[in-house]
Amino acid sequence: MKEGPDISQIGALIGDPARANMLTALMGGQALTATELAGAAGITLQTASSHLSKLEAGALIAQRKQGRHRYFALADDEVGLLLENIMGFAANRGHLRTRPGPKDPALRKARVCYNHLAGDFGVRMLDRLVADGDVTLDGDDAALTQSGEARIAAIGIDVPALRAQRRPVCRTCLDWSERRSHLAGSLGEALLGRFIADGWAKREKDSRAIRFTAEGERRFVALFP
Amino acid sequence: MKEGPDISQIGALIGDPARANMLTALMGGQALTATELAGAAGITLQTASSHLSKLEAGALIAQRKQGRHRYFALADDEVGLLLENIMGFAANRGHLRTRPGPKDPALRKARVCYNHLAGDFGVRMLDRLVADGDVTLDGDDAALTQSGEARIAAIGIDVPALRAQRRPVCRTCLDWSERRSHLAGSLGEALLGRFIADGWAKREKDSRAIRFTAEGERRFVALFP
DNA sequence: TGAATGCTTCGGCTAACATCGAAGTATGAA
DNA sequence: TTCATACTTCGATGTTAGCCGAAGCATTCA
Repeated sequence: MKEGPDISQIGALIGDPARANMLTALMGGQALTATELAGAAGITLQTASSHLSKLEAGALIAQRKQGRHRYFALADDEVGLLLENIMGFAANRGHLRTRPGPKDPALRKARVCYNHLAGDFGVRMLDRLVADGDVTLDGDDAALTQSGEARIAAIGIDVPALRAQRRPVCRTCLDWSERRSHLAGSLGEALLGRFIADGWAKREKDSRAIRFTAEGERRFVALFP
Repeated sequence: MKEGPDISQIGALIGDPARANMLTALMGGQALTATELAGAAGITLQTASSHLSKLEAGALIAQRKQGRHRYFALADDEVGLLLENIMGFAANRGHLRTRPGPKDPALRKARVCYNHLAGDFGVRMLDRLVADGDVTLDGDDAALTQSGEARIAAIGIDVPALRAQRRPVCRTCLDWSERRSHLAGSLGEALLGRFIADGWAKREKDSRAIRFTAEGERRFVALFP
């Protein structure tokens, strides 16, 4: 027995409620301070500090010192994908939180998934790109076609610059609310950044929800009908 | 905060080493008895019984009574996909077991992933099917084309019977050793069953490894060059 | 019916760990 | 320099939960 990689370490890291809450908070994509994360998890600063060092030792999160603050964020895209995946599984099993809360519909419509767009809007965007032959899928990998590159460039995104990064440009990420894939990778991040920079959408405070303005939603739907 | 599904319960279930070992053993796809699982995890029967009831309460496994035995198996395909996914993540992070063990190369070449073929052989099979236009990918879903249906039928698999089941016929599953997708779903299960039934390959005892006979490997490569 | 096998339940022990108060370190501001 | 803020480390506490021995069911076989 004892074959393959050891999953129990990762399970144990995610298995503590306080740590799970911190990770969920970090799925918002913003780097947060230890104090903020302690608040999110409902624990004191000392306890949070202990948890954070464990998560860091497990390479699930990374910290960046900046002045007297220390900002914590998910270590990389892979962690976000994994967490979204587990959330999808948990949602199917009915392992939902006791009360769905009023924000739930908004989360299902559009939310940030670590650094890219998820929810109904995210899924529909990828569907449209694939249907139009702008993105091709290959398992969990994805690729931008020539026509796709033109389309993305027209939105105002510097595709060559994305390609120059070491990260994959396109990836798929399983959406827990839609149970279908949406677009991740540096392109997914760039697109969400564009929508927000252009004022089409705004992030809700203390939430993963993304609220599109009426005008922004109109434009988004025009782009990805 | 406290948004979305609760991942900590699932993390906690997987987070205990004894339970993780049992789940890994069940990834072999065979239903095992409590005694066998206790052996796999290196614990006594009583302790195993306690763990098993927790896993069952969490809907990760299901049991089937048969005479005086109780057979435990993963609850469904979804669980297998999730575990393989976490294994892939763990492998990337270097959360490997202390010693890779001698079986590791065999596992990377061909192994059973709950009920379908994984490893180099599994990945190459799906690659070939996609390249030939027999399977189309759409995120984590996949579909068999007309030409694909003919090809599969020629191998001796009753595709309409697969379609009649409620389960998805094609799914992709992320391979932890190859970091690419292989074919899951009822078709993936049927294909592996065919290979074994035709004597092309045999399951190794007490392992997830699959050993192809020389003749079987020749035929497999001829089918999926 | 009695014996054997397979598994669960109970009870108590132990180790691990999450938690927080208090003290310590580091950075920045006054 | 002094104070304040941000965070970590230490120490003590309490709860949890894994673990196993022993006893209790349930099923099968003789």
